[in-house]
Amino acid sequence: MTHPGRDISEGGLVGHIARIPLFEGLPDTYLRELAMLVVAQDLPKGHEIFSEGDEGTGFYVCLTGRVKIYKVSWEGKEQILHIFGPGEPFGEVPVFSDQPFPAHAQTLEESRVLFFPKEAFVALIRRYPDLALKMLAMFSWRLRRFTQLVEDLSLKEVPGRLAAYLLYLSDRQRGEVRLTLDITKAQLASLIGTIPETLSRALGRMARAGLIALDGANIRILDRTALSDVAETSGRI
Amino acid sequence: MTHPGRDISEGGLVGHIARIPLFEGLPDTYLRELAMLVVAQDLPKGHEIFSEGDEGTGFYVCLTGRVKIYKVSWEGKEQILHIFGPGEPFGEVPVFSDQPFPAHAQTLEESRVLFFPKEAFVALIRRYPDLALKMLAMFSWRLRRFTQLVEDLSLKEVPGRLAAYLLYLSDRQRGEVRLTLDITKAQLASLIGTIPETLSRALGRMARAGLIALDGANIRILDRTALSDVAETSGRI
DNA sequence: CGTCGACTTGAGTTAACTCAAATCATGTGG
DNA sequence: CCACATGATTTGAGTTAACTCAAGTCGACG
Repeated sequence: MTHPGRDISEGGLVGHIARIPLFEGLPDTYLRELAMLVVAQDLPKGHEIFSEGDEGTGFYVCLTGRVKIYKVSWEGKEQILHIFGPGEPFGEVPVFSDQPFPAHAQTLEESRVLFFPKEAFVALIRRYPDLALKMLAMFSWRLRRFTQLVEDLSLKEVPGRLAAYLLYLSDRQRGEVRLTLDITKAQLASLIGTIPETLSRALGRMARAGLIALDGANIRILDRTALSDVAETSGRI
Repeated sequence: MTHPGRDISEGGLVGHIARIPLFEGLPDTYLRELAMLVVAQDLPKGHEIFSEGDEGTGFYVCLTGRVKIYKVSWEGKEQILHIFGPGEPFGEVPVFSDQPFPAHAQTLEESRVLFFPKEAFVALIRRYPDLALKMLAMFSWRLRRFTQLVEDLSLKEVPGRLAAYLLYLSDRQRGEVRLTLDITKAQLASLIGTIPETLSRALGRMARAGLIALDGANIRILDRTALSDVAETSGRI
């Protein structure tokens, strides 16, 4: 866990912190208190923020850019657990469990992150239980997400996971059928638990079957119903 | 989410609650308060406590017996996420997220569980932040466990997951090399994300390779080093 | 002793992997 | 503006771990 980025000035920090969903509604006093103990860092693309096994002395919030949380196998294969963007916290697990980070975190692009030291944050939670409830809601969301990931990996085949991801993307973009991948296909492969070759073939089969139209990073959903079927039944394309 | 079991009397309930790790150290006042709003249930083996998609009006704590949390695929294949025993809470995710249960819960044997209604529990947390911190620690532990499960499913092969499970069992029994499975092999298969046939063959190969000795539900670890290798490198047996 | 569930074993199939190579996209220096 | 380097993606061919289906075998219990 190195800190190579230049620390940024404190000006406007309170404003940034106030806009983080986790801290929404937090009284000004607490926000200013947080601003005093926070460390901001500007990090280049590909920077390893922490590694699995590192001691967790605090957690992070992404302000700009994107960060992936991932595991690596002995042979070097990678499984992405999450991709976090602006406003999302990460690396909170060690804050509450006195154990090292369970996975790696690395920037996907040039990013600005805030670091919150563990002890100060726990102390704040004790004085402001609503913050604890927000954190619990956050954790609940993560557990739900992992439940989904385990189901996908264990009970669905690659086309099913892919269809589920495309529908998720579409939902996130208010039901839009024209999707633009905001990650590379290699990253998408790692996110749904496969490799680029297999992903490429699965996309190809879906396109040939008329479920989607492909154009580089742009994907158009042509048959949402059929796509839902694939997602839920793991059915052959 | 039905309540077929006879509710048990309140006598000794406070004592039972006090012995639940989640509530350790909680002042007597709060314990008695909890005892007033809790519902105890005796459930037969194989009883479905809640199903995926059910509204979560509260969470549970296992007092006796065992409970599995699991997902089912469209074709009926099952993936066990957790097996909880005495003192362990489950079904807490909806308490903090206003969404339905993300998975199913079913008793593996005759069990007694306590049910804690959501609102009252959240109210208690607000008044007693240490409880929030305990719940956060619980959630951290769960997230860590899921991280491990995802890694196993995505990055390891069946022999690797099996070896990891055997070593985990051994650790849990203070490093003992003589293990006794406390679940059926079908359940173990579901827990490590495979099917009984594949598990059986994997165990057979490990035994033939001299890593373990098999005798029904009793397994003796003969070569811990080799077993660790298999667990970490997913290496061929 | 028969039956049931748990477990094992055998044979065949397949989704997804590995390895290798071709293609495409983009950006850089000349 | 071109030629090439680099990384991303696709395609092809072969291999394999793990699955399905089917048929035992084993062990406990009424």
